[in-house]
Amino acid sequence: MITLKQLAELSGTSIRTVRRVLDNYPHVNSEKRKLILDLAKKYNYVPNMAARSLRLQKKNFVGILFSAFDKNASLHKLNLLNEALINNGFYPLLGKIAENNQLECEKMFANWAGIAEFVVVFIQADHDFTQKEFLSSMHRKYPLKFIFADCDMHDAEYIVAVDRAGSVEQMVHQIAEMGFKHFLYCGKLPSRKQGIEKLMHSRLPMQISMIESNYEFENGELLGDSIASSNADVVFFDTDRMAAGFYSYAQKHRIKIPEDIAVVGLDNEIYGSYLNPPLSTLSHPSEELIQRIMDIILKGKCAVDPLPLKFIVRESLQK
Amino acid sequence: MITLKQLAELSGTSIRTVRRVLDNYPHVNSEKRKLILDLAKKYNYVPNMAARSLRLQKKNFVGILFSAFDKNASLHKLNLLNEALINNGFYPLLGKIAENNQLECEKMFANWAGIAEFVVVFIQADHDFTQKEFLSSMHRKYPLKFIFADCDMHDAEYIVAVDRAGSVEQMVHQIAEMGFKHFLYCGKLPSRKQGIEKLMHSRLPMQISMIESNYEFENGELLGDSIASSNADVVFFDTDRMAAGFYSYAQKHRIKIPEDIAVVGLDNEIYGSYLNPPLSTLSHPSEELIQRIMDIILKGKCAVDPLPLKFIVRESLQK
DNA sequence: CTGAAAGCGCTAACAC
DNA sequence: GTGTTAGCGCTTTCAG
Repeated sequence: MITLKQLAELSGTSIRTVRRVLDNYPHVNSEKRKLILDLAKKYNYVPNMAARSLRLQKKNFVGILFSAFDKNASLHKLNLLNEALINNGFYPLLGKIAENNQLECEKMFANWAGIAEFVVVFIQADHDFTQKEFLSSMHRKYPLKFIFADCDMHDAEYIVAVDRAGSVEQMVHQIAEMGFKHFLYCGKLPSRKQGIEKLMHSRLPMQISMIESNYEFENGELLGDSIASSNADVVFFDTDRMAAGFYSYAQKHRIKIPEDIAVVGLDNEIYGSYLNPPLSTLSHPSEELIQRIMDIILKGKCAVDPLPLKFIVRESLQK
Repeated sequence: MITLKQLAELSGTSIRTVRRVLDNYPHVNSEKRKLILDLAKKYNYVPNMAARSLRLQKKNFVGILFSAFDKNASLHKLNLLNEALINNGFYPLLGKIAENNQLECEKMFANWAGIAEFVVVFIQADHDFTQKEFLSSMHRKYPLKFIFADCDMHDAEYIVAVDRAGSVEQMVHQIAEMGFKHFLYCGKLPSRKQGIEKLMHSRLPMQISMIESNYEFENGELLGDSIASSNADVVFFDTDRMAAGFYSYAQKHRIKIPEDIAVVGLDNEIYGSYLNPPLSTLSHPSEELIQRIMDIILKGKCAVDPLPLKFIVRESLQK
């Protein structure tokens, strides 16, 4: 690690001159310029980030908090955000939310303060309410701007919302138009359920039923009998992995998808397209989400209308 | 953002005293102590990371480079590493490998130099040879220590190796012991292939065949006919997603797994356990890998023996 | 064209 | 017990 000062000494000039050269300013004796450039290259001068940000009072880092790292969609968002940040000269700093240790979190935020201005929070809607409140309070305590991405928050300054309920509602309309007669919803997540409930008493030319259930793989499998005996011709699950569970049941019990019953999931997990037939799903608007996050970070502006999910129709949904 | 100096002024003492209090040192007038603590709390003093690391010449950051972010296993490793780093007082800094832009990479490394000592590189074995060479050269150019995790590198200082070939060989032995008679390998990745090739001329009581192929989902599906007519009673694929492709073929053609043919994949992707029957697989030794990385970072020591994959036998592999 | 120097916020050695 | 100060490496202002 060579410093500017050393470079100045080696070249027999001063720091000021070295800087002019490295900054590609004009008005430098060309011999000195060459000498300095050679030396910089030889000793591979790299500016010290810590000193630079101290001097410039600049916050180049962006914190990233994830709670559910296990889903394909989370990974995709992380990838996109990472790339966008780096392309714009920021350094993505990964954090973690310590489940039962708020002190640890606070320590992390304390350390981030001073180098980061923004913290992007990806916490699944429907989960972690206490953590969201905690984070919300951190916003007041530390000089950090929290951007809540798809978190179902209402009282924070920077929010990028995703309208799951509205998108689910929209999807049901589309399915009704396709000619299905009996729509079954399996799950319990409010973000989905609310969309269905809005339709329960509408005069859609399609019957709507619900089965309350958890949303894991096993639940989709366990619910098989109930679904089969429901007479529904299309079933929608809270998650793709729950839908995958039903696929497993269907295969064992020789239920044909979509002939006997059409299936739709949510999350657009990679394996959905590996299933037979490929699973239809509601996909996260990851690109748009990241775009909005970057708008906040770069321009401080924040669109208010929530983003819709994208309805991806594959072979599992055909009439 | 309040500073130590301001805190000293506000409390009518000096920096030195403020520090003693904040560091919980004894020998401070208890009235002053209380006053300072109150002020620190009121103005929410947090030390400035940039200043601290400049002063201490300390490198708290650890860079992380991923090339294949799309796999479940990568995500798991990232999660584990992230947690381990944070628990040990480091800040995980995400980077990206710009495909065709080494200049961009260099800029990133230049910026990392000064705040990071280590860079953990997760690049899939069998891929990205040019990038690996490039990274290897970066090691000499920038004052960064690259830890190559599961990268099939040989000439770097810090390597955490995973022995795919040996693990595949071992697995074939186990399968032979289970009583299978004809083992078929589908794929082309050298890390797997080499393990099989070692066995081709051994006197295992099991026939071994190979079909050269790419390792994506589609390939597993397209290879269905060849596999079905091969008379093999067990088939091993380069990747789980390729195995999933064969599952899709098998379902369409009423081939029963494992009765007609047993199946094994590699990667332990989450959806493997969602398949029907659950897919047997060779799993990445993620925990051990991260453990070794942390050993290098914390103690500078690096175990030399490569880590084996873990053979996970599920219902897709039964005699 | 080029040098000297202030100061970002922190730590730690040194003084009293 | 407590105050003063040097200096980490950088950027930038001010003089010449």
